[in-house]
Amino acid sequence: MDVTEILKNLNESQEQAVTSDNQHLLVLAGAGSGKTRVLVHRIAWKVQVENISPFGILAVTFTNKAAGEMRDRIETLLAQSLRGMWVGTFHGLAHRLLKMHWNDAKLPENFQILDSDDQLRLIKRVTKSLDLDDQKWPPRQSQWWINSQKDEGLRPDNIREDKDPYLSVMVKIYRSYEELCNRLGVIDFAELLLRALELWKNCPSVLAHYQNRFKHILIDEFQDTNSVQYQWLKTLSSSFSDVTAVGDDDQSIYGWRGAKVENILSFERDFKETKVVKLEQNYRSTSNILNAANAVIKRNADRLGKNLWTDLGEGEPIFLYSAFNENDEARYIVENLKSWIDQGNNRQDAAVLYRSNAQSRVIESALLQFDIPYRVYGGQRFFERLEIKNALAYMRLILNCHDDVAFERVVNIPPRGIGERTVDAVREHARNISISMWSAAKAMIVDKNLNTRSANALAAFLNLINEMSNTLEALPLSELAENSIEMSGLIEMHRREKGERGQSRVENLEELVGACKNFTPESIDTPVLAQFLDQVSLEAGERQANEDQDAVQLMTLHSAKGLEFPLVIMAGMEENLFPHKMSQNEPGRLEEERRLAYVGITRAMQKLYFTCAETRNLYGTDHFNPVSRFVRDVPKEFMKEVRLKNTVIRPTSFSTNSRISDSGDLTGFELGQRVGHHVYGEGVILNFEGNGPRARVHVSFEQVGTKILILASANLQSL
DNA sequence: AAGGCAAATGTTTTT
DNA sequence: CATTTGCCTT
Repeated sequence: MDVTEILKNLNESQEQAVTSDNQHLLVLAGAGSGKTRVLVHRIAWKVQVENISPFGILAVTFTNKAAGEMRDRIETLLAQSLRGMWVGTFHGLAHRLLKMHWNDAKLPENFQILDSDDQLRLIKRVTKSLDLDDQKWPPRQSQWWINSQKDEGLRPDNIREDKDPYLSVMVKIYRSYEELCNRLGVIDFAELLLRALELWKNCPSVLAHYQNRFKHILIDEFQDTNSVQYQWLKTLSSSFSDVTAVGDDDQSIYGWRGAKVENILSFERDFKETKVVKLEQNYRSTSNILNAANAVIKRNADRLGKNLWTDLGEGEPIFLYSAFNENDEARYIVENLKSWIDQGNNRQDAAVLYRSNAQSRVIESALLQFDIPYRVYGGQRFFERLEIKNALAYMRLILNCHDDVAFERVVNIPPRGIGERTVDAVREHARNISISMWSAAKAMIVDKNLNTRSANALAAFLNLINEMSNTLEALPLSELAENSIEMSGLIEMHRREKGERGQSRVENLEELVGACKNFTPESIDTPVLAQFLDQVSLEAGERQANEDQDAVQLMTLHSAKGLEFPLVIMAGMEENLFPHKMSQNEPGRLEEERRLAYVGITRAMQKLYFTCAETRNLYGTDHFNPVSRFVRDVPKEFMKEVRLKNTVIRPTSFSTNSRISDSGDLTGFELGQRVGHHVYGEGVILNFEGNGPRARVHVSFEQVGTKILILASANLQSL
């Protein structure tokens, strides 16, 4: 056997991890230390050197994308196909299990997956049916609470209400929601995991089968596992299986959604004979960037402790620009992106990272103005869009007209005269005699217990679905989709919608047809339509399809995890924004914000910018936030503060309807002029605002930064 | 039942 | 500021 290829270009600790023959292995991999590489090579090592069949290997990742990449990389390395090896996300694997053992899991054979949107819809209904005021019991909050319980593995019966009125209402909602899901034959994402765990706990024979099969288990991003996932792992692994867990406690940023960093600590305790390997050499960033990252993360108390180092050299300092407002910040960002591109670099090698999605808007308009192509990641995903979900609901009804969730969604879309009252009546009837809404509607029309208008409208809908089923079911997937959006009237509805919005919805529907064309079914014994709908609910898909165009990347710090870019700009480095003000009061959450900063900084390979705005208009009001503590934690020696040059007039806004007034003419001062102030010292005039006695002036002072002063009372001296 | 206007309401996100 | 929700009218 040829091991040289597998061990080539691995450093000492990487090689240790790849070849370790301890039963269990915990790899603590710092940012950019080659963690995926180790995982890929370890699997290759097991297959090629230890002669383990891919059939006995289970690899778990956090995103579908990561799963695909891992399989590709191993197959390339080994130059062989790995059919039989299970690679996927926890949710994907759980789904696969439940599909195979639906009967043991007490599920209907064709159970559907609810996305969080559908889930919220059902919880709203539950809240209403329990006669609870949805102002006092916001469905969003109930949804969050229920999911947290499920992430902890808790059913309503496991929760001790202890006369706590809040808890007892929550448990009541949880219980009714569970009943509703069971009745509809649907399960949400958290349920997927919990059911899969319970399947194993309740069916020893099923568990034994998988314990026997998967004797080699590997898990990526271990710091992001929640309680149920950890229990799942513990249940699956038996005394004769080996487990490899890879993670970085400093990059745990999903605590707010149930992830437990402590799982890393528990691992050594629960899995005996664990070898721990630390990967501390970083191959990604210059030492200035890495030192900055280390300085920031050092201030966290609960760390396993790692010391990342690099031999890539010092590189450039980190640039800090304190902008006057968010428009000036955007302008500075775009100028620097432009010069990066003008120097011959790829646009896609530059990324702008921010704490919250709302920040992208200003940066986007600046990029548009300067004609720089960009791509925004995150936000709403393709298969979660309203128009797409409607189209999918029609396709679901073609496959199975008893799908109540789909039925309710589109029964009156486009509007066809079936209002809330009619739907209520149908739902009530369906519930009373335990049949689907489809059957209930049919029965009610025949029995004539509806007014003529509603009955006719409802009959028209039933006929439409029948006709669609008859004419479309046998067609290839893409034609089925194309005809569905046509026959249902969805595309016509959006064509008539005025404005850009309608147009983009039409385009999205057309893109759905394209997505259907590209879909490759996995098995031959399930209908292609069913496979497509299942896949779509498990991976919502990317926002835009034009992946190939070279574009600057915009995303939140969260979605940047796992990625790297030669140039990174971290925007909005201000207190209250980052760390977010919601996290300021709890030490635990503040530590998570700090880890988020660490993740952001360690994305950068060569060049890193911090930008902040002294005035930020958010939701229509001005905020004056001090610079983020994470910036202040970086020692000055690694940073270079960019100051305004007094010879250059900085426009404070890039937009055409700029409010730079000409009041300067009347005041004896002009933009860019050097002035002196008795308290703040010397500075440069950036902008005038307003007229008359209320006229204000924005001055960037060398010592204290930008201040907004009332011109009449500031008593500025021209210099 | 549907469309229009005022009021409310804004972290992070994968599955 | 911008978008979504809810109430009100036709």
